[in-house]
Parts: sequence; structure tokens; C-alpha cells
Amino acid sequence: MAIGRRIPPILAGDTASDGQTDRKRDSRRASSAGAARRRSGRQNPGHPSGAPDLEHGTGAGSDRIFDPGRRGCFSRASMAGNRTIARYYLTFAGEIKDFMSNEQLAAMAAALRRIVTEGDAYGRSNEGADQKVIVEFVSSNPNGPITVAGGRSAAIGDVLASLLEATGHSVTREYYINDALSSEQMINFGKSVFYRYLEIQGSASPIEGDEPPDWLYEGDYVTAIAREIAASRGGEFEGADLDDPQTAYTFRALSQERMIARQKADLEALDVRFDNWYTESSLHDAGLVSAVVQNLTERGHTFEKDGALWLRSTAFGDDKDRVLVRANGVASYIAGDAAYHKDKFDRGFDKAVNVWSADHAGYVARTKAVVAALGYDPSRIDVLLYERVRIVKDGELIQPSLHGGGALELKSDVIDEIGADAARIFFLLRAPETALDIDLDRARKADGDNPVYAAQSAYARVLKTEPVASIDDTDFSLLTSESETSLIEKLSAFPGEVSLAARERAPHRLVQYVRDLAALVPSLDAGAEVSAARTVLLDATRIVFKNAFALLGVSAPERM
RNA sequence: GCGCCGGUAGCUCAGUGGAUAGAGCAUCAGUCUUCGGAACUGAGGGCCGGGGGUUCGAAUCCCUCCCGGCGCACCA
Repeated sequence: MAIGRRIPPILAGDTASDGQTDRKRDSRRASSAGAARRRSGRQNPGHPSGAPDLEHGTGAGSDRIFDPGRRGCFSRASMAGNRTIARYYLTFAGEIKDFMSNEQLAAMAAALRRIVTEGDAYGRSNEGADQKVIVEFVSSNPNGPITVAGGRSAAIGDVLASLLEATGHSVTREYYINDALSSEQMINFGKSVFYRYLEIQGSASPIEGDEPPDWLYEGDYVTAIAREIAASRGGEFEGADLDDPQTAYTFRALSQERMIARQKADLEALDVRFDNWYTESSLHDAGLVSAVVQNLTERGHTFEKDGALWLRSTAFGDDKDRVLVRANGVASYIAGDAAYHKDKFDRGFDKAVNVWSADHAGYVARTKAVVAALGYDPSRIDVLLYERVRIVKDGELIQPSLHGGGALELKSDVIDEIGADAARIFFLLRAPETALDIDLDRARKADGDNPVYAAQSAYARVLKTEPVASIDDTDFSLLTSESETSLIEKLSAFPGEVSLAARERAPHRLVQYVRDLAALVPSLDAGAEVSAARTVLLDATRIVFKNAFALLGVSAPERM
């Protein structure tokens, strides 16, 4: 919407450049005025003089006249106040001449000056006040490639981290490797690699019957690793016992490094890089897990039952008590997680943001409970849950195959198909709490239906103009068309959008913003007069695109 | 059964208690011409799942019901 600009029918033919636009403005103005009249007619009788004072509570006897623009309009972008003025003109004075106040022009000019002056820094702020935040995302067992769900986590976490950096937080990106010795998943994984190893070595399959055992990881990558081990170590392990835990440990140890390297490569293909890869096993090795169990016991928050040690997490808002140490003496996952989160705070982080898939929703309460039991404010943990991802190809959902290990892979199923830029944008196309279907065909199309193409080609269009050397003498009053004022309004909203997206942990807002911005660009081209003001506008648009792309971690190609 | 997340235009989805609830696609109309896809401009299309409540004001907050997804381990 334009900034308070309306053209009455009687003047439209005189001021606008072509008849078609006239009709558009004409009809808009008419409906606007009508709506405004309806609105005011409704409002005045509806709000007698006894309406409460908005600023000072209900103050009986206040005769303040209700002001519909009071909060929403005045508190918005820097130019917003003028919008209200324009609206009042419309509402009460009716037909107004092509209207743009000096204040509006000044605000537009100031907005453009600010963008061009701040350049790369435009959109950044220091709201975070150097608060130390750790963003933990993707985190999984090192027992397979990164899945598409992991990809969504990666995109959300990485861009959220960038948003937090842009708003002045000190940010660490961390991947938590769930590699504890006691992990059932990892034991089964080690066992699976050994199983495949025996097959490769030509030993008789250790399992009788045709049905694969339910603990078996069936992905091709398991066989691939087993093959590598067979190649480098030969028959060394052929005599090992499948059911001996030590065998699983050995093969897990042999596989783990390769799997982590694979995961790292998968994520780098998405341009996601972590500051830390933090292993769960290191917590156990350092004695931090037993220490935290002891800590909780000393605080009186544990009890014994059925041979296990329990945390009385119900005392801290959880719906059930949780086992910390199993009857077999092995620490539970939550014990490790308690140590991990304590360690985050011990490392000096003020806030811990965790990006988890929605099937971990039930885990939030117990994690906060554990942290509270340890004496920390649970609000220092912020969990961002994201819903499932599906992939559509040729109009149909891709089904995960057994040889893929039962899950779609980030690298081969998404990035290899559409590239890292499109993958990042599509992962962030929806709010995290919304289930997401990624249509690969749409991501490859070169048209407006593809948000990546739309954004990058809009960017390429505004690159065509050379930036001006000085903006001091620019006459911004030339920028009065609706397409121009809408664009300026959008550009000036960028810093607020960055800050909101960071605050609300809503990185997808940035993608929405870029889409909206891109939609405003094409209409600028037609009949554009070459003016300094116009050049500044294009340059400002270029800057905002570039900064938004940088936050999103997508490239800003100079030509499409 | 309990808990969490969704339900907004034909479709896929945005939307910070505040202006006439928006975008893309689809549909329809028009414009341009490089006759190749397209691009551009506009139009139509909404009881914001139902019902209560709070508020000057609710898609937004509260209660309740319905529908869908997910979770409810001495797995992680």
C-alpha cells in the first residue's frame, strides 16, 4: 500500500501518466473512501465518551476521543505517523488532492539516505547487547547421512543464528553428537556395520532366516562403510561375536569418524558450518554426567525406585518423573542432556536455543525441568520445534527407500536436485511449526512461482543501475508513484523485520520479506525515468536484497 | 485419555491486539512483442474450523467443541 497517497477521480487524468493506471487508482480510491466512511460511521456511535483512556487505564470520566490509529499506526515504521494523517484527510475531508506531505517526503528521503549510508550494516542492530547465545541444531546420532529433516533444522538454525548475530548477540553454532557408549541406537549401528562386514568378507550371514533383524540399519551407507573397513582391515574381525557388545563398540568406533565426516560434508553442501561439534561421549569421559547426577541427588531431587535412580522432575513442571540412572547402572539420555545443558551455562552462555523436530515436543518439559532442578532459570532454554518435511517430485511424494536407510537424504534427495540456495529458501518457506512439502519441480522452474528465482532475478534487475556518488542533492520528491513509495516503505521495514525475526525465532519471516520485496521490483521498470532519486532507490533496493541474502546464506547472483 | 502443533481465498501458505486480512499459483480480462516461452497491468474469489468470552478493537488473547499431524520408554 502506498504511503497515504490517494488520487481523486477528478484529478487522476491530469496527474497520472497513462489511462490504465488511472482506472486502478480511481477504483482504489473510491473503495477506500467508502470503507473509511463505513468505518467511521460504525465507530463513533460504538465508542461513547466513556471509552477508557488507552494510556492511563480505565480512568472514569476521561473524555479522550477514541483514536483508532493510536497504537498500530503510530508505532510502526518511521513513516507510519504520516499514514495516519493521510487517512484522516481521507476519512473526514473526503476528496483530497494527490497528497504527500512534506513529512512523508522527508521520511522517504531519510529512509533512503539511511540505507545507502549504512550499506552492509543496514538491518543490523545491537539489541542483543552482546548476550551470549548458543544455537544447537541438527544434532543427531552419527549413524547416517543428514536427512531432509536435518536439512530443515540446519536451515532454520543457521539463519536464526545469523539473525541473532545481526541483532548484536554473540552466537555459537553447535552440533551435539549423540555418540554415548550406552546409546542403543549407536550399539545397533555398530552391530549393523559388523553384520555387513561379515557379508562382505564372505562369512555366512550371522542371522538365520530371510527377515532382517529389527535392529539392523539397512541403508546402503552402512554397507559402504563396512566395505571400507573390510578393505583397510581385512579379515581381522571375522571371528568376533555379533552379540558381544565389544564388537558393536569396535565397529561403531571404526565407523563414527566417517559418519561424522559425511554429515559435515552434507551440511557444508548446504553452506552450514558449525563452530563446535560437541560429543556426548566427551561429557561422560570428563565425568560430567556422573557429577550432574550427584549434583541433583545432593539437591534432594532424586529418589530410587525399582533399582533405578529417578529425577523428581514433576516438581519442576514435567508430567512424569524421569529415570536418570537405569537399573543396569547406565546413565539415561536425559542424564547426559542435563550435563550438556549445565555445561552450556558453565561455558558462559546466557541463552541456549535448541532446534528440535516436532516429535521431540514431549522432551521440552523434561529438559526445562532438569535445568530448573539444577538451579537454572528454565527460560534460558528456548526450544524451536519444526514439523516434518516431505519431498515432492513429478507431482508425487517421494517415499524413503530401504537402501536409503528409511529416510530421505538432504544431500542426494534435495541439494543435488535443486542446489543449496533453493534448498535453504525452501526449507524456510514456511513457519517451522507448519508441515512442509518441498516441490523439487517448482524449485527448478525459472518463473515467479519459484521464490528463489523471483528473488534473485529481482535482485539482478536492480543491479542494472550504477550507484550514485553523492545523494546529498538528490530530489526525492520525484519518487511519488505507488510502486516507488511501496518499495520505500518495504525497504524501511527491513531492520524491524530482522529484529522481529530474531526475537520471535522466526527465520522464515526473512524469506517472506524477500518474496514481498521481490514482488515490488518488476513494476518499477516500466516507463522509469532516469533520475538521481530513482537511482538511489534502486541502489537502496540492491543493498537490502544483498543484506537479506547474506542473512539467508544464499548467493546474490549478478545475472540470471 | 493426556500433551504439543496446525485449521486463513479453489490450492500452497504469510500475517507483531489496531488501517479495507495479504502473497504466489490457479481462474478471468487487458497490455507489450524478441512470435519463443513468457513478462507486465488489473479483476473476481474470505462467516480467518464452529460456538462462547475478554477488549474501544480479536485471524491474533482466554474457555469449549470439531477435524488433522505428532508425542506420551529404565530409546535418543
